[in-house]
Amino acid sequence: MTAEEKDQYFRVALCSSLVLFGFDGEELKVLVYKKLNEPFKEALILPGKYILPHLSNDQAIHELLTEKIAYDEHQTYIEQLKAFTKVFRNPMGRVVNVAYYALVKLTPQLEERVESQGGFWFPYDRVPDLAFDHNEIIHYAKERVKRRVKRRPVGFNLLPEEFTIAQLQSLYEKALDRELDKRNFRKKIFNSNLIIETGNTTSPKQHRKVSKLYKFDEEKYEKLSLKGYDFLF
Amino acid sequence: MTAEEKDQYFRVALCSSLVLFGFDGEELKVLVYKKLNEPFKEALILPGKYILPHLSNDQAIHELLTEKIAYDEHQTYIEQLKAFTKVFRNPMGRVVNVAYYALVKLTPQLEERVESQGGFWFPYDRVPDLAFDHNEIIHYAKERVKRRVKRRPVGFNLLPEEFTIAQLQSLYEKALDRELDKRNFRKKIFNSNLIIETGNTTSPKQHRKVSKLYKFDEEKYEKLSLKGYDFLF
DNA sequence: GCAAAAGTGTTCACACTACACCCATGG
DNA sequence: CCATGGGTGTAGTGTGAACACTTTTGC
Repeated sequence: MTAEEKDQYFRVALCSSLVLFGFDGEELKVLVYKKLNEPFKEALILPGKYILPHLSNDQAIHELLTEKIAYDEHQTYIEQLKAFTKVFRNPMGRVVNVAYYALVKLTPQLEERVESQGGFWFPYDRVPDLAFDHNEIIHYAKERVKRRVKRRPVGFNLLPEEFTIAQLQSLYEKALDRELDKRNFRKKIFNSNLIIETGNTTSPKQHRKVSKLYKFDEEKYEKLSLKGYDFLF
Repeated sequence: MTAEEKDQYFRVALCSSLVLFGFDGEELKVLVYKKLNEPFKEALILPGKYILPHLSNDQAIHELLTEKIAYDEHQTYIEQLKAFTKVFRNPMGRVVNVAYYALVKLTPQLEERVESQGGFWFPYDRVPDLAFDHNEIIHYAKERVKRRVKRRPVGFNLLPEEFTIAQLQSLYEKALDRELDKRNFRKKIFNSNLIIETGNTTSPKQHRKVSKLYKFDEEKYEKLSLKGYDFLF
């Protein structure tokens, strides 16, 4: 490639958007922001960043998560979705968006903090119109999460340390977008041997009846993972 | 974004590589070329193209397939794999590779034509060392194909119009990288109702015994597809 | 005492696995 | 006549789906 040709090719910009899914124990939500400047000022968009040529996309997503939610690397599941490459995605020029999604546990504190910084949490199944092709990106992310949730217990990234079976079931129902039978669900979960009783229970204030709290058996999961284990859902 | 900032960002180049899988009725193969110029002159690489900012990646892949194999759009399965974005992938500068894979039927004519143009077909499980991160891309493509083959009958894109059950089984065995039981395989395939007897048979010259030829029932598949059908393998 | 959520078993249908022999044909 | 590959059935096991009642406790 000649210097002249090089000049013609190296004129693309890179950005990464993040579809951040949070679960608060009841609802699965997606984070969006309002755009502060042109183009599409005031429109809702996914959190994202333009990326300088010498910086990595992974690093950009890491920075985004740090800025937006002060995240815990070890408790956050991050994965590249795919590249969105349409020529006219962005009015400024050719911008390729390498989109990611991440899964986090949503505490009331986190939820409020993000909102006080201008973020909005929308329910998974009722995301409004966004600028650029960001609705398409979310759609794609939802499909990916559905598939992941079926095969890997990524759901555990979305739940608090200790959780009830009802919360776990609720998460699966939201993610897979269908209702599940309570008894069948418990059978499947317990048969997997991936969760262990903590001995704790919810306080009776939350609901009429107390319920047992469980946690994820990470050690067992690591072992199974190595063998190419599928969680099967 | 100011004009000055814009200048800093719009300095990335785009390219697309293609992992082309071909099946000749017995072997599943991957297409690679020898690089004709620096950097990495003489090294083996995946077919690919640098992409001018006003051109689309899909178009680039389409052109690649046209140049390399004069392909039939309707018989070729193409899908984006993911973006490979490491900062130092390419010594010329920041080049983001949006990789694709495609599945084609391999006829002896096609195989030869491609080889006469400098292409090399390597068996799926014995691809040599390639330049850049292309081995990583192939690895990723193989994993993707395994998953796709289990869920969608993409295998039919790899077979001739009319094929024997033995060919179909051989394809699945190669793609999934494990042996399958003949009787169980037939049961599953026939139960799916997605293949129909053509009434034709192989000629007795090919093997000791003639075998029936089948084709894929595309109409039935279209209908099932709409309902979010899974091929289950 | 009643509303709300937790917890608990059984039955049936279907799909997956493992497994072995006969048939047609070309050489 | 034998080597090669095509073609066929059954029994056992496991998983998924459907389905209803009892218990606890706050109000």
